[in-house]
Amino acid sequence: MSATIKDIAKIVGVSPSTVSRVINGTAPISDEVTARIRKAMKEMDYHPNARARSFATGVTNTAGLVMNATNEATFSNSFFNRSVFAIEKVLQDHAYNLLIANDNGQSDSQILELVQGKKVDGLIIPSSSLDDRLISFLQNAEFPFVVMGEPARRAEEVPWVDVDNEQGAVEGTEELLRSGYPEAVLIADDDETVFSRNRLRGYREAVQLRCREQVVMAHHRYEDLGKKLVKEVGSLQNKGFLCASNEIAFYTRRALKELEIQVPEKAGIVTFDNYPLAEYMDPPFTAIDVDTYQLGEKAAEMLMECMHGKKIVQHQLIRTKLLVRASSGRTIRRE
Amino acid sequence: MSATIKDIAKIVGVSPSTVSRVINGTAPISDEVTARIRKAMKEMDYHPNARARSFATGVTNTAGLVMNATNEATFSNSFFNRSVFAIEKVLQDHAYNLLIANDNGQSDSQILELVQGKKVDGLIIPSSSLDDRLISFLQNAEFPFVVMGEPARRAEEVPWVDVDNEQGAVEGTEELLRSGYPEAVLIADDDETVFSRNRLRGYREAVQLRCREQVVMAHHRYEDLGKKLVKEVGSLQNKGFLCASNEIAFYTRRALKELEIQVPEKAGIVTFDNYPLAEYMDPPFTAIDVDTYQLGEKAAEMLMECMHGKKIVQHQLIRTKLLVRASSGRTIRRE
DNA sequence: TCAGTGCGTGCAACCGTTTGCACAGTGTTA
DNA sequence: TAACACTGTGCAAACGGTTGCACGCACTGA
Repeated sequence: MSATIKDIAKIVGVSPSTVSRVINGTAPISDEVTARIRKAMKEMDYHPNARARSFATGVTNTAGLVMNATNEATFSNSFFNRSVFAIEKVLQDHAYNLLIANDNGQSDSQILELVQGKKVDGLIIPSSSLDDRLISFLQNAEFPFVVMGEPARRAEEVPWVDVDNEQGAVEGTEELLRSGYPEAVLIADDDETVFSRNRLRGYREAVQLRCREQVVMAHHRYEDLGKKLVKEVGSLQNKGFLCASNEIAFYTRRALKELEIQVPEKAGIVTFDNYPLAEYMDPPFTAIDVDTYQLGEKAAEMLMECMHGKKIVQHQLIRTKLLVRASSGRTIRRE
Repeated sequence: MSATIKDIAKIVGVSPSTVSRVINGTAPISDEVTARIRKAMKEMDYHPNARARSFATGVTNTAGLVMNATNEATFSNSFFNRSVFAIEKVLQDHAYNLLIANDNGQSDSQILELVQGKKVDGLIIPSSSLDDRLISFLQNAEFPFVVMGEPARRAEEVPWVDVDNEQGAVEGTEELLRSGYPEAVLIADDDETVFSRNRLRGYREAVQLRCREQVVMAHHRYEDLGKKLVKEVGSLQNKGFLCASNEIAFYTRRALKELEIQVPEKAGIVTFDNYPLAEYMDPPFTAIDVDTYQLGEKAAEMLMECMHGKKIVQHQLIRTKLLVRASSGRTIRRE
């Protein structure tokens, strides 16, 4: 068995409470006693028992991150990766641990269990795992939580961080227009999500008055995207394509190749997200990159505030960053 | 305050221990009493307090996964992603939670703290975070742990799971030779890791007697990889290149393009790992894919066994899967 | 009929730490 | 010099479960 606070107390000849106070600095203890306790702790290789401590204090110093298993995208892109890393970092800086929970889609049983069982002090929840019931439950329990991604409903009521998809779309579109393509076309999957809506909004905003608005919905069916494009927008020449995903960008690029329309000379491509190999495509894709590290960081920082009693419901947008590569033409024309 | 076991006991008119036994099924309780307790629990919205429980039982029902922050590769590829998902799934099936710890490189302080503070009952550790001190510590404390990736040292002593890099290299090389390229060349970063060594071994094994052995070390400097290749292997025509990473594969492909050597007609490429866009390269890369889901799954299952007292030190290799695409030629020549 | 066995339940200790309250001693201030 | 504040420490309760032991009762087999 490992040493307990009582063992230390006995050795040093003080009461357990004194040892506790030395450990936590919760009361002034004479230097002499402090030193003796410290020494004994070292000698006996004492380490506070986190289990007992959370039991006594009523907090676990652990925050939960729910990940959305059903959402395959969570894994395929690096979103989760770097966010997790950032969250862990922030929590660690505050002496908190990170617990991963899974929203299995069935019900929020695991999430609820964590909260009700008091295994975590706070929660970071992807907006896709959020429903009215969960919001109500958490609000009712006054349980600290932060949402990643702008929620579809009741967004004003809850704290969240999200990528500034609107700004990203604006910048992407402007990059295309600025590069000299007379028209910009948005190609997206019509999945009713808030971020899709925001991207659409950004595109519209940027395109306003400068060229007509053309939106093609891919509906996750990419194989015949080329045909669909031709059918809906006519000639693909002299168009700039704002693609909602790397995959869409790739299929768009392939369609252009088949039509022998050169990129970036005759058509441009800007894509959302920046997969590892996006810069190695031919030509390399100009990408609207999301700093997922920052996203996680902000979420965690916000949660820390919530857990420390601040009640302000705030919202934060992370700016995207346009990585200009060859596919949008500007770098070429510059020469 | 939420209801406690004592509240339930009082309401029903039994002792707290009876309630506890109903919850845990640790002793036979009459159907009638059980029913009344169940009802009361429901009515009072009782949920066992995990903090109190772990304090009493001495276990947390939580396992830790240490991630290696310093290792950027952990994030760029999907390794971490799917593994985490799998681990969480297995743990959840056993009513365990997953806690993420970070090996910040400085010292294993956080890891040690988790173990010494008894915040977790077991640990999954990437081999890159493993050193002799940590092994000794864990073994000494008889603390359950499983290593992800074959450890560089003392591999026989500890339980681990790893990708069968050797088998992957064999299959990749054979694919190239079978496809008709007279010679297979391995291009790798010389980073002294176990997995590099295993890949090299696999390559050698496959090449044996069939063609001469040619290994080019890129040393993480890819820009002049083309020149280096020409210098070290001479003509790049009629060669099959086994690339240790997607990035190497990309630069190899570029070098071939500049030399106007057609892929797959005049040279072939097989790459380790399968980044999201690997299949969209031109031509699509034949890849040695790793089932990281399975990797995590096995690790978690192994850990569960360890935590349940089994002491067998075992090692498991996950088979890689060759995804044949155009870059290795076979699909082309088939027509 | 009696010892033995199993079922159903309660008692009370225990897990390791924190913390409100009390109190003695030592300054400090008016 | 009395009243007060502050420092340094101990006592004991509390946090919410779990569990070994004991016990009463009903049944079984000899």
